[in-house]
Amino acid sequence: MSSSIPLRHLRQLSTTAKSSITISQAKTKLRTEHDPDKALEIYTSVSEHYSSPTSSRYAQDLTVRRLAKSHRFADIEKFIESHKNDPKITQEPFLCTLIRSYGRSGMFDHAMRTFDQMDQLGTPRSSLSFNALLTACTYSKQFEKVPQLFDEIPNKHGVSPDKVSYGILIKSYCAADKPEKAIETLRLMEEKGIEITAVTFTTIFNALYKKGNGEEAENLWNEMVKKGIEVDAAAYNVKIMYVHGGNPDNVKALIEEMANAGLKPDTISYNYLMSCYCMNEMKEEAVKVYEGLEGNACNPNAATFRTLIFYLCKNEDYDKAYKIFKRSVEVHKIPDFNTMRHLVEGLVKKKKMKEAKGLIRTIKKKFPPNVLVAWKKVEEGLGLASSDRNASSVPDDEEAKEATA
DNA sequence: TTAGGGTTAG
Repeated sequence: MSSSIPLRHLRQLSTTAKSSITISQAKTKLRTEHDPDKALEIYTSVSEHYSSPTSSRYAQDLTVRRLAKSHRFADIEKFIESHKNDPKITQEPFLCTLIRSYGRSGMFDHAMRTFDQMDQLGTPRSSLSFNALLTACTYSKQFEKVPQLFDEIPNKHGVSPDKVSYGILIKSYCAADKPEKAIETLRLMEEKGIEITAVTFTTIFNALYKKGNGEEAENLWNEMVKKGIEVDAAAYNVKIMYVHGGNPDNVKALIEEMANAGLKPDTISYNYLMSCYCMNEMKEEAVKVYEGLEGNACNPNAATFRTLIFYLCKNEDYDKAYKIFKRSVEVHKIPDFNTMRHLVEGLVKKKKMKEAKGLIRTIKKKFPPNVLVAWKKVEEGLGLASSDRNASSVPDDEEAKEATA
């Protein structure tokens, strides 16, 4: 019977068994894997089963970020360059991800070189790769170079800037704290008849609000509405962001305005409302927002849990905080180190030892090893340190800060 | 499906 299975099939099976993780499993693993070597391993175990471009790009991006965090630039280069041997390199979107990855690592020179290599690689150029190059430039925080590229590249390579190219240019001006140049660019787009979307406007609102120029931001908002541009949740969230430090009624009013305009407030909108209640010592209302998320077709994100648990701890409502913490574990969104420290210290203070120990057990499973060194100190301070010896190095506060899951 | 908002600092 078994002889009916051809050998090559068996071989295939064994190969699959060795690298049998799906792209979505890889994504989940990569999110919590901070060791760059292991991240690389996860990535390669799946890259053969290239499925959706979006997923692959995301996995590649995470891998590069892990390497970049460890300053392993030679490895990043090796990793990205190896993709140039892939037959898909002649597809512009594939090459664009490489350009952006270099940008993310702060390796703009390599991004530029990859863009220049396109003729040699046989990849056609359009505004897509031009935009990838501009993005790499902003990722590398070389904002002043974006206008320069904007002047040089289109003529040199026969690509024409589109609404996205202009969007990146505007973003660069905003990032360089020059909103007036951003508005100038907006006017240029009008002259040239390039579509201006809510995205473009939102970039500028944000910059204006940040500069304390709320009035001009409001004027621009009205201009956008008058133009009949479809406003979306992200645009509203910028507005909400700049009022959420004050009276919760203002946030509520904006959320209502969104709903009336046929827009669905999202998790970010509700997070602002919840934070605003927290800051105004309105605990019940804050919890109500959290509990109402699902009914509003929203899922709590890491920030939701972090903010709410922190404020509940501040109010010494450790029972509620612990309950919500358990939910955050279920959905793999455990808050950061400091929030967890407040919670465990509070639980011990209230003699909730069972809960404190439960929390510690979970943390040990979920936090990356480098953070566990600092966590050990917390346990010791509480007299809860377990017997295993682990004081191998000095706790690093910077590492602890990055313990967000 | 490449540009925008949130990952506050408590």
